[in-house]
Amino acid sequence: MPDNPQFSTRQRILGAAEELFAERGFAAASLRQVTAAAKVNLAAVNYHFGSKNNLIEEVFRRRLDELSRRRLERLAAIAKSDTTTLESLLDAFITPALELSLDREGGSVFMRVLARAFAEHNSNLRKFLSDNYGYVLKDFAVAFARLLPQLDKEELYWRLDIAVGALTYAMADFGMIKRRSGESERTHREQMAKHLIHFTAAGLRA
Amino acid sequence: MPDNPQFSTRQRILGAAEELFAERGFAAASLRQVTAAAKVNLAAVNYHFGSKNNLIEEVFRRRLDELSRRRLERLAAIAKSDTTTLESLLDAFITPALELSLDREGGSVFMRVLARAFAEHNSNLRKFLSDNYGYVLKDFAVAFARLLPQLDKEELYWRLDIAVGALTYAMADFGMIKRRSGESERTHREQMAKHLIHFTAAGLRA
DNA sequence: CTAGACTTCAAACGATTGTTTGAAACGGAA
DNA sequence: TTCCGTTTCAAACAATCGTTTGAAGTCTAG
Repeated sequence: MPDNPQFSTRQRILGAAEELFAERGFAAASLRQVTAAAKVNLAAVNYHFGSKNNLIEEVFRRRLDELSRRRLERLAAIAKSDTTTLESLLDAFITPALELSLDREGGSVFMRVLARAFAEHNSNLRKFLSDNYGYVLKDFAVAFARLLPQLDKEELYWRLDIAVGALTYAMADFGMIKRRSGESERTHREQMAKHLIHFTAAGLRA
Repeated sequence: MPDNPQFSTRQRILGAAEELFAERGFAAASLRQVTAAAKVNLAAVNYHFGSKNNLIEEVFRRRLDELSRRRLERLAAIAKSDTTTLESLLDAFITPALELSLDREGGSVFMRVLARAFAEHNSNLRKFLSDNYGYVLKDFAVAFARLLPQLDKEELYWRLDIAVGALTYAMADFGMIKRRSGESERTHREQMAKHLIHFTAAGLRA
């Protein structure tokens, strides 16, 4: 896809950068590798994005704007109901990421890029993510708090922190479980999401 | 510590490399930065370790040899008993890592380096870790299987995979929870281990 | 004291990094 | 067609990368 001439230079660069960032990390993926994969001139990155750092942020923005919107959309749809369960809340958080990872146009690697952002201690990147998308986690935390009134604030935050870790790690496919040969990518990821919700709900409730 | 002249050149390089790998990643931490932090000549790395890749592997070997030994030691101590609980198994896995992270001599950053190894898709590094330390996870998996007979093999692997993810993420301190101002590093990490065991045990049992 | 192995050092190697430049090519409006 | 803003291009910038070299320094065994 990143080298498909029917897409614009901007889009091809974003696609190639996303794949190489997932594969090699932000520092190790060079602009020459990115532009070569995108079949685009080296200078195009600085022309369209200004710098490598801006390109990195734009790779996040392209996916996270819609991902956050869909998550909050689902959250709003269930939060008003008084029959909301922990599982439905976790589903509202996970399913949009699952759909993104099943997107044909390269969404499958973005979750790996996102997980790298946690591994990077890069404070600029963390601040960028927190400033622009931190409110999503905040809104979910409020909804979780309503469903877990027996937990005091500190206890709740510990558990949500651990839950986010499990989700991040699993959605990035860092684990050891490989997709079985007869199994499609879709059913593999759906299985993972199912186990993830079951496991995390139990951990939050315990 | 890494620049303390009472330690050997080898040890100072390993200490400085560990810190910089945790902070910036394997690719972004240059040998010039490492040797400068260790107050050692640039050529000392290639003299003592041969190459940057060998240095990376040696950073892991220095910590993982003893960490694996301690984990299996605790596993052996409880596995024979027939009153073994999920919590005690998780404790056997987590406590040695906790002790390492509280080590005065820089062990606290190693867990971050270890988590980076998961984020890196580097197949050489993953193979090195799997070949040399994979048996530890295998032994623990057998012990978990005995305690969770109601789970079939596939179900068990999914849950262990998710559990390892939660442990890796939390021990690397990737989460958003910051140590409270009045709290020591030790009690903060002990709190984290306690919550981690509680959460994960519930997820495995659910 | 000397011989010889071990360790450290400054300097340089070619390769690669992100970024900048100015000209060439492009494409719709007048 | 002529014009002009937008985009692409090859080439070069200084800086930094991992690695190698050969000499200088250090230390212990004989």
